[in-house]
Amino acid sequence: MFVTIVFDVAMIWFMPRTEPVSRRERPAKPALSRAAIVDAALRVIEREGAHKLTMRRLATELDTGPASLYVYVKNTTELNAQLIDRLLAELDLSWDGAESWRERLHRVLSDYSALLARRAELANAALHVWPDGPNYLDLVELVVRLLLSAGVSEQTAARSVDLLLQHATASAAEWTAHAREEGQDIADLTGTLAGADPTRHPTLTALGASIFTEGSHLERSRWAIDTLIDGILAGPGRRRATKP
Amino acid sequence: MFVTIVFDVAMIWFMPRTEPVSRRERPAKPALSRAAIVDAALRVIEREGAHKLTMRRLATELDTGPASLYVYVKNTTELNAQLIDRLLAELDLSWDGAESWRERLHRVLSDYSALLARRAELANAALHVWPDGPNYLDLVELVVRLLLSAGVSEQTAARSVDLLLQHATASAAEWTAHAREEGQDIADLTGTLAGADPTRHPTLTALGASIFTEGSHLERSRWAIDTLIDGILAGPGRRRATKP
DNA sequence: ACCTGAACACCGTTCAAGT
DNA sequence: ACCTGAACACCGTTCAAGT
Repeated sequence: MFVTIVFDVAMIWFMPRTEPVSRRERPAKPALSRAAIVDAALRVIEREGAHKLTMRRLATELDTGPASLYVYVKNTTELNAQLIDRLLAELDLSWDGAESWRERLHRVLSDYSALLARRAELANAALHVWPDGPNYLDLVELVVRLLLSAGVSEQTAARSVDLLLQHATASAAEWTAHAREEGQDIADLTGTLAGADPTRHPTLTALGASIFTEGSHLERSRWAIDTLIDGILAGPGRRRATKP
Repeated sequence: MFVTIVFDVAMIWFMPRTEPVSRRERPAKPALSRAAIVDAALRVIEREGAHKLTMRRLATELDTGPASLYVYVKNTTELNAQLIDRLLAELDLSWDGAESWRERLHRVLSDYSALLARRAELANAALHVWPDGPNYLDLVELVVRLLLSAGVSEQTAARSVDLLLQHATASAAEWTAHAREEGQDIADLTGTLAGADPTRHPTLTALGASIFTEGSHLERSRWAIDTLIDGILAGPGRRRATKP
Protein backbone atom coordinates (compact mmCIF):
# COMPACT_ATOMS: atom_id res chain seq x y z
CA MET A 1 0.00 0.00 0.00
CA PHE A 2 2.73 2.42 1.08
CA VAL A 3 4.69 1.33 -1.95
CA THR A 4 1.72 2.15 -4.15
CA ILE A 5 1.45 5.65 -2.73
CA VAL A 6 5.13 6.29 -3.23
CA PHE A 7 4.81 5.01 -6.75
CA ASP A 8 1.83 7.26 -7.45
CA VAL A 9 3.69 10.26 -6.16
CA ALA A 10 6.61 9.31 -8.33
CA MET A 11 4.25 9.14 -11.28
CA ILE A 12 3.39 12.79 -10.83
CA TRP A 13 6.96 13.54 -11.69
CA PHE A 14 6.69 11.43 -14.83
CA MET A 15 3.42 12.95 -15.94
CA PRO A 16 3.79 15.55 -18.67
CA ARG A 17 3.11 18.97 -17.18
CA THR A 18 2.05 20.38 -20.53
CA GLU A 19 0.44 18.72 -23.51
CA PRO A 20 3.20 16.84 -25.30
CA VAL A 21 4.03 18.05 -28.79
CA SER A 22 2.79 14.87 -30.43
CA ARG A 23 -0.62 15.39 -28.77
CA ARG A 24 -0.94 18.95 -30.01
CA GLU A 25 0.23 18.07 -33.48
CA ARG A 26 -2.13 15.09 -33.92
CA PRO A 27 -5.45 16.07 -32.40
CA ALA A 28 -6.85 13.27 -34.63
CA LYS A 29 -6.32 10.81 -31.79
CA PRO A 30 -8.84 11.76 -29.11
CA ALA A 31 -8.77 10.33 -25.60
CA LEU A 32 -10.33 6.91 -25.33
CA SER A 33 -13.74 6.62 -23.72
CA ARG A 34 -16.79 4.49 -24.00
CA ALA A 35 -18.45 7.10 -26.21
CA ALA A 36 -15.38 7.51 -28.42
CA ILE A 37 -15.27 3.76 -28.96
CA VAL A 38 -18.92 3.57 -29.96
CA ASP A 39 -18.38 6.54 -32.28
CA ALA A 40 -15.46 4.80 -33.93
CA ALA A 41 -17.48 1.60 -34.26
CA LEU A 42 -20.20 3.56 -36.04
CA ARG A 43 -17.60 5.02 -38.41
CA VAL A 44 -16.21 1.58 -39.23
CA ILE A 45 -19.69 0.22 -39.91
CA GLU A 46 -20.60 3.13 -42.13
CA ARG A 47 -17.39 2.85 -44.09
CA GLU A 48 -16.78 -0.90 -44.31
CA GLY A 49 -19.98 -2.60 -43.21
CA ALA A 50 -20.98 -4.20 -39.94
CA HIS A 51 -19.34 -7.51 -40.75
CA LYS A 52 -15.97 -5.78 -40.74
CA LEU A 53 -16.45 -4.48 -37.24
CA THR A 54 -14.14 -6.44 -34.96
CA MET A 55 -12.34 -5.50 -31.81
CA ARG A 56 -9.06 -5.47 -33.68
CA ARG A 57 -10.28 -3.30 -36.54
CA LEU A 58 -11.91 -0.98 -34.05
CA ALA A 59 -8.62 -0.68 -32.21
CA THR A 60 -6.85 0.18 -35.47
CA GLU A 61 -9.45 2.86 -36.14
CA LEU A 62 -8.67 4.32 -32.74
CA ASP A 63 -4.95 4.00 -33.32
CA THR A 64 -4.27 1.60 -30.45
CA GLY A 65 -4.01 -2.09 -29.71
CA PRO A 66 -7.09 -4.21 -29.06
CA ALA A 67 -6.29 -4.53 -25.37
CA SER A 68 -7.05 -0.86 -24.81
CA LEU A 69 -10.71 -1.34 -25.68
CA TYR A 70 -11.22 -3.72 -22.79
CA VAL A 71 -10.66 -0.90 -20.35
CA TYR A 72 -13.97 0.63 -21.47
CA VAL A 73 -15.98 -2.28 -22.89
CA LYS A 74 -16.47 -5.66 -21.23
CA ASN A 75 -16.70 -7.71 -24.41
CA THR A 76 -18.09 -7.83 -27.95
CA THR A 77 -21.64 -8.45 -26.74
CA GLU A 78 -21.60 -5.33 -24.62
CA LEU A 79 -20.17 -3.31 -27.49
CA ASN A 80 -22.99 -4.49 -29.75
CA ALA A 81 -25.64 -3.59 -27.20
CA GLN A 82 -24.13 -0.13 -26.86
CA LEU A 83 -23.93 0.26 -30.60
CA ILE A 84 -27.52 -0.74 -31.24
CA ASP A 85 -28.80 1.69 -28.67
CA ARG A 86 -26.76 4.45 -30.27
CA LEU A 87 -28.15 3.57 -33.68
CA LEU A 88 -31.66 3.63 -32.27
CA ALA A 89 -31.25 7.33 -31.61
CA GLU A 90 -31.80 7.83 -35.35
CA LEU A 91 -35.37 6.55 -35.12
CA ASP A 92 -38.31 8.91 -35.25
CA LEU A 93 -40.31 7.98 -32.18
CA SER A 94 -42.78 10.83 -32.04
CA TRP A 95 -46.53 10.36 -32.29
CA ASP A 96 -48.66 13.38 -32.72
CA GLY A 97 -51.93 11.51 -33.17
CA ALA A 98 -52.30 12.49 -36.84
CA GLU A 99 -51.53 8.90 -37.70
CA SER A 100 -53.73 6.07 -36.43
CA TRP A 101 -52.10 3.82 -33.85
CA ARG A 102 -52.05 1.02 -36.42
CA GLU A 103 -50.29 3.08 -39.06
CA ARG A 104 -47.85 4.43 -36.51
CA LEU A 105 -47.10 0.89 -35.32
CA HIS A 106 -46.47 -0.21 -38.88
CA ARG A 107 -44.13 2.67 -39.41
CA VAL A 108 -42.08 2.31 -36.26
CA LEU A 109 -41.67 -1.44 -36.74
CA SER A 110 -40.54 -1.16 -40.33
CA ASP A 111 -38.26 1.76 -39.44
CA TYR A 112 -36.69 -0.37 -36.75
CA SER A 113 -36.40 -3.33 -39.10
CA ALA A 114 -34.85 -1.21 -41.84
CA LEU A 115 -32.38 0.28 -39.39
CA LEU A 116 -31.13 -3.14 -38.38
CA ALA A 117 -31.25 -4.52 -41.92
CA ARG A 118 -29.06 -1.74 -43.26
CA ARG A 119 -26.32 -2.81 -40.87
CA ALA A 120 -26.34 -6.55 -41.58
CA GLU A 121 -24.87 -8.40 -38.59
CA LEU A 122 -26.40 -5.95 -36.19
CA ALA A 123 -29.83 -7.53 -36.53
CA ASN A 124 -28.23 -10.72 -35.41
CA ALA A 125 -26.77 -9.09 -32.36
CA ALA A 126 -30.11 -7.45 -31.53
CA LEU A 127 -31.71 -10.88 -31.35
CA HIS A 128 -29.30 -12.02 -28.68
CA VAL A 129 -28.82 -8.84 -26.77
CA TRP A 130 -31.25 -6.63 -24.98
CA PRO A 131 -29.95 -3.23 -26.08
CA ASP A 132 -30.63 -1.87 -22.62
CA GLY A 133 -30.10 1.80 -23.25
CA PRO A 134 -32.35 4.85 -23.09
CA ASN A 135 -33.08 4.81 -26.81
CA TYR A 136 -34.29 1.24 -26.73
CA LEU A 137 -36.53 2.16 -23.84
CA ASP A 138 -37.90 5.03 -25.94
CA LEU A 139 -38.81 2.51 -28.62
CA VAL A 140 -40.49 0.16 -26.16
CA GLU A 141 -42.30 3.12 -24.64
CA LEU A 142 -43.80 4.13 -27.97
CA VAL A 143 -44.89 0.61 -28.88
CA VAL A 144 -46.55 0.05 -25.51
CA ARG A 145 -48.26 3.42 -25.75
CA LEU A 146 -49.64 2.56 -29.20
CA LEU A 147 -50.87 -0.81 -27.99
CA LEU A 148 -52.59 0.64 -24.94
CA SER A 149 -54.32 3.24 -27.07
CA ALA A 150 -55.49 0.37 -29.28
CA GLY A 151 -57.38 -0.85 -26.26
CA VAL A 152 -55.41 -3.93 -25.26
CA SER A 153 -54.84 -4.76 -21.60
CA GLU A 154 -51.58 -3.92 -19.85
CA GLN A 155 -50.74 -7.61 -19.62
CA THR A 156 -51.29 -8.12 -23.33
CA ALA A 157 -49.34 -4.98 -24.15
CA ALA A 158 -46.38 -6.23 -22.13
CA ARG A 159 -46.35 -9.53 -23.98
CA SER A 160 -46.97 -7.94 -27.35
CA VAL A 161 -43.94 -5.65 -27.34
CA ASP A 162 -41.74 -8.71 -27.18
CA LEU A 163 -43.58 -10.43 -30.00
CA LEU A 164 -43.61 -7.38 -32.27
CA LEU A 165 -40.00 -6.39 -31.75
CA GLN A 166 -38.82 -9.98 -32.04
CA HIS A 167 -40.60 -10.24 -35.36
CA ALA A 168 -39.06 -7.01 -36.61
CA THR A 169 -35.59 -8.10 -35.51
CA ALA A 170 -35.86 -11.60 -36.95
CA SER A 171 -37.14 -10.23 -40.24
CA ALA A 172 -34.18 -7.90 -40.48
CA ALA A 173 -31.77 -10.75 -39.71
CA GLU A 174 -33.37 -13.01 -42.29
CA TRP A 175 -33.56 -10.30 -44.87
CA THR A 176 -29.92 -9.26 -44.60
CA ALA A 177 -28.80 -12.88 -44.77
CA HIS A 178 -30.63 -13.38 -48.04
CA ALA A 179 -29.82 -9.97 -49.49
CA ARG A 180 -26.13 -10.73 -49.37
CA GLU A 181 -25.41 -14.18 -50.69
CA GLU A 182 -24.63 -15.45 -47.20
CA GLY A 183 -27.52 -17.82 -47.28
CA GLN A 184 -28.79 -19.45 -50.43
CA ASP A 185 -30.99 -17.59 -52.85
CA ILE A 186 -34.56 -18.34 -53.83
CA ALA A 187 -33.50 -20.24 -56.96
CA ASP A 188 -32.10 -23.01 -54.77
CA LEU A 189 -35.34 -23.19 -52.85
CA THR A 190 -37.64 -23.48 -55.83
CA GLY A 191 -35.24 -26.10 -57.12
CA THR A 192 -35.59 -28.09 -53.92
CA LEU A 193 -39.33 -27.75 -54.12
CA ALA A 194 -39.41 -28.85 -57.76
CA GLY A 195 -37.45 -31.93 -56.79
CA ALA A 196 -39.79 -32.72 -53.90
CA ASP A 197 -41.47 -36.10 -53.90
CA PRO A 198 -45.21 -35.60 -54.66
CA THR A 199 -46.06 -38.65 -52.53
CA ARG A 200 -44.09 -37.42 -49.55
CA HIS A 201 -45.06 -33.74 -49.91
CA PRO A 202 -48.46 -33.68 -51.62
CA THR A 203 -49.62 -30.38 -50.16
CA LEU A 204 -46.38 -28.59 -51.03
CA THR A 205 -46.20 -29.83 -54.61
CA ALA A 206 -49.83 -28.78 -55.01
CA LEU A 207 -49.04 -25.27 -53.81
CA GLY A 208 -45.87 -25.13 -55.88
CA ALA A 209 -43.28 -22.39 -55.74
CA SER A 210 -45.89 -19.84 -54.63
CA ILE A 211 -44.87 -20.64 -51.06
CA PHE A 212 -41.67 -18.71 -51.52
CA THR A 213 -42.64 -16.25 -54.17
CA GLU A 214 -46.21 -15.30 -53.25
CA GLY A 215 -46.33 -11.51 -53.01
CA SER A 216 -43.54 -8.97 -52.80
CA HIS A 217 -41.29 -8.61 -49.80
CA LEU A 218 -43.08 -5.41 -48.85
CA GLU A 219 -46.54 -6.92 -49.12
CA ARG A 220 -45.51 -9.92 -47.07
CA SER A 221 -43.94 -7.90 -44.28
CA ARG A 222 -46.98 -5.61 -44.10
CA TRP A 223 -49.20 -8.66 -43.99
CA ALA A 224 -47.10 -10.17 -41.20
CA ILE A 225 -47.37 -7.10 -38.99
CA ASP A 226 -51.12 -6.83 -39.63
CA THR A 227 -51.49 -10.48 -38.73
CA LEU A 228 -49.57 -9.93 -35.51
CA ILE A 229 -51.74 -6.95 -34.62
CA ASP A 230 -54.95 -8.82 -35.39
CA GLY A 231 -53.84 -11.68 -33.19
CA ILE A 232 -53.04 -9.29 -30.37
CA LEU A 233 -56.42 -7.62 -30.69
CA ALA A 234 -58.20 -10.99 -30.67
CA GLY A 235 -56.72 -11.33 -27.20
CA PRO A 236 -57.32 -13.92 -24.52
CA GLY A 237 -60.92 -14.68 -23.72
CA ARG A 238 -61.89 -13.81 -27.26
CA ARG A 239 -59.74 -16.76 -28.39
CA ARG A 240 -61.67 -18.79 -30.98
CA ALA A 241 -62.81 -22.22 -29.85
CA THR A 242 -60.65 -25.04 -31.10
CA LYS A 243 -62.49 -27.19 -33.58
CA PRO A 244 -60.98 -30.35 -35.01
CA MET B 1 -4.04 -33.62 -71.45
CA PHE B 2 -1.81 -36.42 -72.67
CA VAL B 3 0.36 -35.82 -69.66
CA THR B 4 -2.68 -36.20 -67.42
CA ILE B 5 -3.58 -39.53 -68.95
CA VAL B 6 -0.06 -40.83 -68.56
CA PHE B 7 -0.08 -39.63 -65.00
CA ASP B 8 -3.39 -41.33 -64.29
CA VAL B 9 -2.14 -44.58 -65.72
CA ALA B 10 0.95 -44.28 -63.60
CA MET B 11 -1.27 -43.79 -60.60
CA ILE B 12 -2.79 -47.22 -61.10
CA TRP B 13 0.62 -48.65 -60.31
CA PHE B 14 0.79 -46.61 -57.13
CA MET B 15 -2.71 -47.48 -55.99
CA PRO B 16 -2.76 -50.17 -53.30
CA ARG B 17 -4.12 -53.39 -54.78
CA THR B 18 -5.31 -54.64 -51.41
CA GLU B 19 -6.48 -52.75 -48.34
CA PRO B 20 -3.34 -51.49 -46.62
CA VAL B 21 -2.65 -52.94 -43.17
CA SER B 22 -3.20 -49.64 -41.43
CA ARG B 23 -6.71 -49.46 -42.91
CA ARG B 24 -7.63 -52.96 -41.71
CA GLU B 25 -6.17 -52.37 -38.28
CA ARG B 26 -7.91 -49.04 -37.70
CA PRO B 27 -11.45 -49.37 -39.01
CA ALA B 28 -12.20 -46.42 -36.68
CA LYS B 29 -11.39 -44.03 -39.53
CA PRO B 30 -14.16 -44.44 -42.08
CA ALA B 31 -13.97 -43.06 -45.59
CA LEU B 32 -14.88 -39.39 -45.83
CA SER B 33 -18.24 -38.50 -47.32
CA ARG B 34 -20.87 -35.84 -46.95
CA ALA B 35 -22.89 -38.12 -44.68
CA ALA B 36 -19.87 -39.08 -42.57
CA ILE B 37 -19.06 -35.42 -42.05
CA VAL B 38 -22.58 -34.57 -40.93
CA ASP B 39 -22.51 -37.60 -38.60
CA ALA B 40 -19.27 -36.42 -37.08
CA ALA B 41 -20.66 -32.92 -36.68
CA LEU B 42 -23.62 -34.35 -34.80
CA ARG B 43 -21.27 -36.25 -32.50
CA VAL B 44 -19.23 -33.13 -31.77
CA ILE B 45 -22.37 -31.16 -30.96
CA GLU B 46 -23.74 -33.86 -28.69
CA ARG B 47 -20.43 -34.18 -26.85
CA GLU B 48 -19.16 -30.60 -26.67
CA GLY B 49 -22.05 -28.34 -27.65
CA ALA B 50 -22.86 -26.58 -30.90
CA HIS B 51 -20.61 -23.61 -30.15
CA LYS B 52 -17.62 -25.95 -30.26
CA LEU B 53 -18.45 -27.11 -33.77
CA THR B 54 -15.90 -25.58 -36.13
CA MET B 55 -14.40 -26.83 -39.34
CA ARG B 56 -11.13 -27.46 -37.59
CA ARG B 57 -12.61 -29.40 -34.68
CA LEU B 58 -14.73 -31.38 -37.09
CA ALA B 59 -11.60 -32.25 -39.06
CA THR B 60 -9.90 -33.41 -35.87
CA GLU B 61 -12.92 -35.59 -35.06
CA LEU B 62 -12.53 -37.17 -38.49
CA ASP B 63 -8.81 -37.51 -38.03
CA THR B 64 -7.80 -35.24 -40.94
CA GLY B 65 -6.90 -31.70 -41.71
CA PRO B 66 -9.57 -29.04 -42.26
CA ALA B 67 -8.85 -28.88 -45.98
CA SER B 68 -10.31 -32.33 -46.50
CA LEU B 69 -13.78 -31.22 -45.50
CA TYR B 70 -13.95 -28.76 -48.37
CA VAL B 71 -14.00 -31.64 -50.83
CA TYR B 72 -17.50 -32.53 -49.59
CA VAL B 73 -18.87 -29.32 -48.11
CA LYS B 74 -18.80 -25.90 -49.75
CA ASN B 75 -18.55 -23.87 -46.56
CA THR B 76 -19.79 -23.48 -43.00
CA THR B 77 -23.20 -22.24 -44.10
CA GLU B 78 -23.82 -25.33 -46.19
CA LEU B 79 -22.67 -27.57 -43.37
CA ASN B 80 -25.14 -25.90 -41.03
CA ALA B 81 -28.01 -26.32 -43.47
CA GLN B 82 -27.15 -30.00 -43.85
CA LEU B 83 -26.89 -30.41 -40.11
CA ILE B 84 -30.21 -28.77 -39.36
CA ASP B 85 -32.01 -30.95 -41.86
CA ARG B 86 -30.44 -34.03 -40.33
CA LEU B 87 -31.52 -32.90 -36.86
CA LEU B 88 -35.04 -32.32 -38.14
CA ALA B 89 -35.33 -36.05 -38.80
CA GLU B 90 -35.82 -36.43 -35.02
CA LEU B 91 -39.10 -34.52 -35.14
CA ASP B 92 -42.40 -36.32 -34.87
CA LEU B 93 -44.32 -35.02 -37.88
CA SER B 94 -47.26 -37.38 -37.91
CA TRP B 95 -50.86 -36.24 -37.50
CA ASP B 96 -53.51 -38.83 -36.97
CA GLY B 97 -56.33 -36.39 -36.37
CA ALA B 98 -56.75 -37.33 -32.71
CA GLU B 99 -55.31 -33.91 -31.90
CA SER B 100 -57.00 -30.75 -33.11
CA TRP B 101 -55.09 -28.80 -35.74
CA ARG B 102 -54.45 -26.08 -33.21
CA GLU B 103 -53.00 -28.42 -30.61
CA ARG B 104 -50.92 -30.17 -33.26
CA LEU B 105 -49.60 -26.85 -34.50
CA HIS B 106 -48.64 -25.87 -30.98
CA ARG B 107 -46.83 -29.15 -30.52
CA VAL B 108 -44.90 -29.14 -33.77
CA LEU B 109 -43.79 -25.54 -33.32
CA SER B 110 -42.58 -26.03 -29.77
CA ASP B 111 -40.91 -29.31 -30.73
CA TYR B 112 -39.09 -27.48 -33.50
CA SER B 113 -38.16 -24.63 -31.19
CA ALA B 114 -36.93 -27.01 -28.51
CA LEU B 115 -34.87 -28.92 -31.05
CA LEU B 116 -33.06 -25.77 -32.10
CA ALA B 117 -32.80 -24.41 -28.57
CA ARG B 118 -31.07 -27.56 -27.32
CA ARG B 119 -28.32 -26.98 -29.85
CA ALA B 120 -27.62 -23.32 -29.12
CA GLU B 121 -25.97 -21.72 -32.15
CA LEU B 122 -27.99 -23.86 -34.49
CA ALA B 123 -31.06 -21.70 -34.03
CA ASN B 124 -28.95 -18.82 -35.22
CA ALA B 125 -27.94 -20.68 -38.34
CA ALA B 126 -31.54 -21.69 -39.01
CA LEU B 127 -32.50 -18.04 -39.15
CA HIS B 128 -30.03 -17.34 -41.92
CA VAL B 129 -30.19 -20.57 -43.83
CA TRP B 130 -33.08 -22.31 -45.50
CA PRO B 131 -32.33 -25.85 -44.44
CA ASP B 132 -33.37 -27.07 -47.85
CA GLY B 133 -33.52 -30.79 -47.23
CA PRO B 134 -36.29 -33.38 -47.28
CA ASN B 135 -36.88 -33.22 -43.55
CA TYR B 136 -37.40 -29.49 -43.60
CA LEU B 137 -39.90 -29.96 -46.40
CA ASP B 138 -41.68 -32.54 -44.22
CA LEU B 139 -42.00 -29.91 -41.52
CA VAL B 140 -43.32 -27.28 -43.92
CA GLU B 141 -45.70 -29.86 -45.37
CA LEU B 142 -47.22 -30.59 -41.97
CA VAL B 143 -47.61 -26.93 -41.03
CA VAL B 144 -49.28 -26.08 -44.35
CA ARG B 145 -51.57 -29.09 -44.02
CA LEU B 146 -52.63 -28.00 -40.54
CA LEU B 147 -53.28 -24.46 -41.70
CA LEU B 148 -55.36 -25.57 -44.67
CA SER B 149 -57.44 -27.81 -42.46
CA ALA B 150 -57.98 -24.80 -40.22
CA GLY B 151 -59.73 -23.25 -43.17
CA VAL B 152 -57.30 -20.56 -44.24
CA SER B 153 -56.72 -19.83 -47.92
CA GLU B 154 -53.74 -21.24 -49.80
CA GLN B 155 -52.26 -17.76 -50.10
CA THR B 156 -52.56 -17.16 -46.37
CA ALA B 157 -51.17 -20.61 -45.61
CA ALA B 158 -48.12 -19.91 -47.75
CA ARG B 159 -47.43 -16.67 -45.92
CA SER B 160 -48.20 -18.14 -42.52
CA VAL B 161 -45.62 -20.95 -42.65
CA ASP B 162 -42.93 -18.33 -42.90
CA LEU B 163 -44.31 -16.32 -40.01
CA LEU B 164 -44.80 -19.32 -37.74
CA LEU B 165 -41.45 -20.95 -38.41
CA GLN B 166 -39.65 -17.64 -38.19
CA HIS B 167 -41.20 -17.07 -34.80
CA ALA B 168 -40.22 -20.53 -33.60
CA THR B 169 -36.67 -20.07 -34.83
CA ALA B 170 -36.25 -16.59 -33.40
CA SER B 171 -37.62 -17.73 -30.04
CA ALA B 172 -35.12 -20.55 -29.93
CA ALA B 173 -32.27 -18.19 -30.81
CA GLU B 174 -33.33 -15.67 -28.18
CA TRP B 175 -33.90 -18.34 -25.55
CA THR B 176 -30.52 -19.99 -25.96
CA ALA B 177 -28.78 -16.63 -25.85
CA HIS B 178 -30.36 -15.81 -22.52
CA ALA B 179 -30.13 -19.32 -21.07
CA ARG B 180 -26.37 -19.23 -21.34
CA GLU B 181 -24.97 -15.98 -20.05
CA GLU B 182 -24.11 -14.86 -23.56
CA GLY B 183 -26.57 -11.99 -23.36
CA GLN B 184 -27.34 -10.20 -20.15
CA ASP B 185 -29.76 -11.61 -17.64
CA ILE B 186 -33.09 -10.23 -16.57
CA ALA B 187 -31.61 -8.57 -13.50
CA ASP B 188 -29.81 -6.08 -15.75
CA LEU B 189 -33.03 -5.32 -17.57
CA THR B 190 -35.12 -4.64 -14.49
CA GLY B 191 -32.23 -2.51 -13.31
CA THR B 192 -32.35 -0.48 -16.49
CA LEU B 193 -36.08 -0.12 -16.13
CA ALA B 194 -35.82 0.95 -12.51
CA GLY B 195 -33.36 3.63 -13.55
CA ALA B 196 -35.63 4.85 -16.34
CA ASP B 197 -36.68 8.47 -16.29
CA PRO B 198 -40.42 8.65 -15.38
CA THR B 199 -40.78 11.79 -17.49
CA ARG B 200 -39.19 10.25 -20.53
CA HIS B 201 -40.80 6.82 -20.13
CA PRO B 202 -44.07 7.37 -18.28
CA THR B 203 -45.86 4.33 -19.69
CA LEU B 204 -42.98 1.98 -18.94
CA THR B 205 -42.44 3.15 -15.40
CA ALA B 206 -46.17 2.77 -14.83
CA LEU B 207 -46.08 -0.83 -16.05
CA GLY B 208 -42.91 -1.54 -14.12
CA ALA B 209 -40.86 -4.70 -14.34
CA SER B 210 -43.93 -6.71 -15.35
CA ILE B 211 -42.93 -6.13 -18.97
CA PHE B 212 -40.10 -8.59 -18.63
CA THR B 213 -41.40 -10.85 -15.91
CA GLU B 214 -45.11 -11.15 -16.66
CA GLY B 215 -45.93 -14.85 -16.92
CA SER B 216 -43.64 -17.85 -17.23
CA HIS B 217 -41.61 -18.59 -20.32
CA LEU B 218 -43.98 -21.42 -21.19
CA GLU B 219 -47.10 -19.29 -20.80
CA ARG B 220 -45.62 -16.54 -22.90
CA SER B 221 -44.57 -18.79 -25.75
CA ARG B 222 -47.97 -20.50 -25.78
CA TRP B 223 -49.59 -17.08 -25.81
CA ALA B 224 -47.38 -15.98 -28.69
CA ILE B 225 -48.31 -18.94 -30.87
CA ASP B 226 -52.00 -18.53 -30.07
CA THR B 227 -51.73 -14.86 -30.97
CA LEU B 228 -50.08 -15.73 -34.27
CA ILE B 229 -52.78 -18.29 -35.06
CA ASP B 230 -55.58 -15.87 -34.17
CA GLY B 231 -54.06 -13.26 -36.42
CA ILE B 232 -53.81 -15.72 -39.27
CA LEU B 233 -57.43 -16.76 -38.80
CA ALA B 234 -58.55 -13.13 -38.74
CA GLY B 235 -57.22 -13.02 -42.28
CA PRO B 236 -57.44 -10.34 -44.92
CA GLY B 237 -60.86 -8.95 -45.54
CA ARG B 238 -61.84 -9.66 -41.97
CA ARG B 239 -59.17 -7.14 -40.97
CA ARG B 240 -60.57 -4.82 -38.31
CA ALA B 241 -61.13 -1.26 -39.39
CA THR B 242 -58.46 1.15 -38.25
CA LYS B 243 -59.76 3.60 -35.73
CA PRO B 244 -57.61 6.41 -34.43
C1' DA C 1 -7.61 -38.75 -58.84
C1' DC C 2 -8.20 -37.84 -54.53
C1' DC C 3 -6.57 -35.96 -50.48
C1' DT C 4 -4.04 -32.85 -47.29
C1' DG C 5 0.12 -30.08 -44.97
C1' DA C 6 1.01 -25.83 -44.52
C1' DA C 7 0.09 -21.29 -45.13
C1' DC C 8 -2.78 -17.00 -45.39
C1' DA C 9 -5.35 -13.81 -43.26
C1' DC C 10 -7.72 -13.18 -39.81
C1' DC C 11 -10.36 -13.53 -34.83
C1' DG C 12 -11.49 -12.30 -29.09
C1' DT C 13 -9.34 -11.89 -24.83
C1' DT C 14 -5.69 -11.70 -21.21
C1' DC C 15 -1.77 -10.26 -18.71
C1' DA C 16 2.75 -8.92 -17.77
C1' DA C 17 5.26 -4.96 -18.42
C1' DG C 18 5.85 0.05 -19.71
C1' DT C 19 5.47 4.89 -18.58
C1' DA D 1 -2.79 4.73 -12.44
C1' DC D 2 -3.69 4.02 -16.77
C1' DC D 3 -2.58 1.93 -20.87
C1' DT D 4 -0.82 -1.53 -24.22
C1' DG D 5 2.70 -4.94 -26.73
C1' DA D 6 2.82 -9.29 -27.22
C1' DA D 7 1.13 -13.58 -26.57
C1' DC D 8 -2.47 -17.28 -26.17
C1' DA D 9 -5.63 -19.98 -28.20
C1' DC D 10 -8.17 -20.13 -31.58
C1' DC D 11 -10.88 -19.33 -36.48
C1' DG D 12 -12.45 -20.32 -42.14
C1' DT D 13 -10.58 -21.11 -46.46
C1' DT D 14 -7.18 -21.95 -50.22
C1' DC D 15 -3.67 -24.05 -52.85
C1' DA D 16 0.48 -26.24 -53.98
C1' DA D 17 2.27 -30.58 -53.35
C1' DG D 18 2.03 -35.64 -52.02
C1' DT D 19 0.74 -40.38 -53.02
